[in-house]
Amino acid sequence: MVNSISYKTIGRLILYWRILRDLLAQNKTQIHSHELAAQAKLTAAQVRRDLMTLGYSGTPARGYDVVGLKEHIEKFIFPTKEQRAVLAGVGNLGRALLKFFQGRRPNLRIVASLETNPEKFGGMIQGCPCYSIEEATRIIREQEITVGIIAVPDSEAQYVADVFVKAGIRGILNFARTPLHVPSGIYVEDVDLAMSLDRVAYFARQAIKTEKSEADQAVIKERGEE
Amino acid sequence: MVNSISYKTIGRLILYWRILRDLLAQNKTQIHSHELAAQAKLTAAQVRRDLMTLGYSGTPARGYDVVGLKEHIEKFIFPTKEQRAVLAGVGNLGRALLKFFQGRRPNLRIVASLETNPEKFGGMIQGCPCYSIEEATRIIREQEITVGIIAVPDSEAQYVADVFVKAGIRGILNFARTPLHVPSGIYVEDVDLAMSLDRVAYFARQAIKTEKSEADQAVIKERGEE
DNA sequence: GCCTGTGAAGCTATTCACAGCT
DNA sequence: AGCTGTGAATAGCTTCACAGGC
Repeated sequence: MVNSISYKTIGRLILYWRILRDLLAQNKTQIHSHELAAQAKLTAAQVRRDLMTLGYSGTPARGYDVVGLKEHIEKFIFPTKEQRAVLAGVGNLGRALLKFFQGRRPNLRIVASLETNPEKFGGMIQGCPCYSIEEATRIIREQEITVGIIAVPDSEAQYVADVFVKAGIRGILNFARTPLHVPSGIYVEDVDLAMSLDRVAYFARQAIKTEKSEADQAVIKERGEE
Repeated sequence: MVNSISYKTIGRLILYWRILRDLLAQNKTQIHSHELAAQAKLTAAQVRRDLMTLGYSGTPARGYDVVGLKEHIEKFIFPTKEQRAVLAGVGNLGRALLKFFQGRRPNLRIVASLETNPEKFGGMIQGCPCYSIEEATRIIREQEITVGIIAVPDSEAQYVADVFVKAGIRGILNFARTPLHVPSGIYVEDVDLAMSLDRVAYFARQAIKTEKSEADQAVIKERGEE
């Protein structure tokens, strides 16, 4: 079908999917691009362009079919067979992630967590078994895990990434503030919380300045997305 | 000085700053664009362009002065006087954030947290006092808080945002998966953890497909950034 | 009349490539 | 020789604007 969809488009498709899921719960069956756009806080043109990229068509009279579009998006962006993830680091952040994700996607599940703290080995956290990092390679291979989440202290992040890559992981969600070194072909998405806060603080100050300097209708909004 | 720096550039400047801070700890006093680029995983041209945007100059012979550049960046991106933040929602994620941020920036501090759970009121979490959400407006006004962090359940996010905006907050870091409705002029940065994981899963599958289809030298890497 | 699908235009961001410096 | 600073070129993304359909 479509060969490659960009990072940004994927993000928006996930957003559309959520909106469609909620619309479906309200028994809405048809939707126009401008309605979807309003809910997603985007422009109608953007929505139509994304759906075009996806290869899904609506009709001028009735817009898009909610069920059909939702399924079409699912086929594209969600795994068709079970895809497994592993979490390294079960501190506050790691636990928050487990709580957040578990059971949310039918075909995407965090099946194991890893720790260096022996007190945590063997336990279950949010329904997810906790192992020693030493066992990482075996677990990843045995369970054919393709996604790794790094929520360990910065100093250990590169080590964990190396283990992950060697064991066969193809995508990494990295919460450490270390630019990871991985071979090309491995996808890395960094979520840098400290940077986000610094940035919000920066733009909050700009907003104040702009306001003071004049009634400039500064449309300060949101990330570029990023 | 410079009028407006983009979202992406701000992110990179924060990254440069961290690298410079670490270099300084190693007593390095000069650095070339390609060295900074290597550490930040960017191109040398990108680094030079960013520093040009910033208005900082190096010399062809010796590159950039580590101390001077670090201070120059600080003047731009960090608050000159204390800037305060408030956190709504002290679940696992909220606690992770507090642990993460507290004491990391001299002029940026989370001075209060808010909860709806009465058991948590009055307590201190990571050195940060916890209040009822009812007191939000008073606290934000009294302490002149300009940054708000939303780490509450999705269903409460818009309510919290409204309270924040009315009380005078200018920038919001939003962890809820709800596109927030705020007046223009208020900066919102969304951190959507579920979306990040879905996206990593997607690109991990692509990486596998690409590899299987042929030895295409796919350079799958990192976010655009959002 | 209001919608979708889409070529073309417009923007923004990144990279190239080279003049000028030391 | 190897670097910086930067105009120009390129790539990537979003919006415009309108033909065609109901």
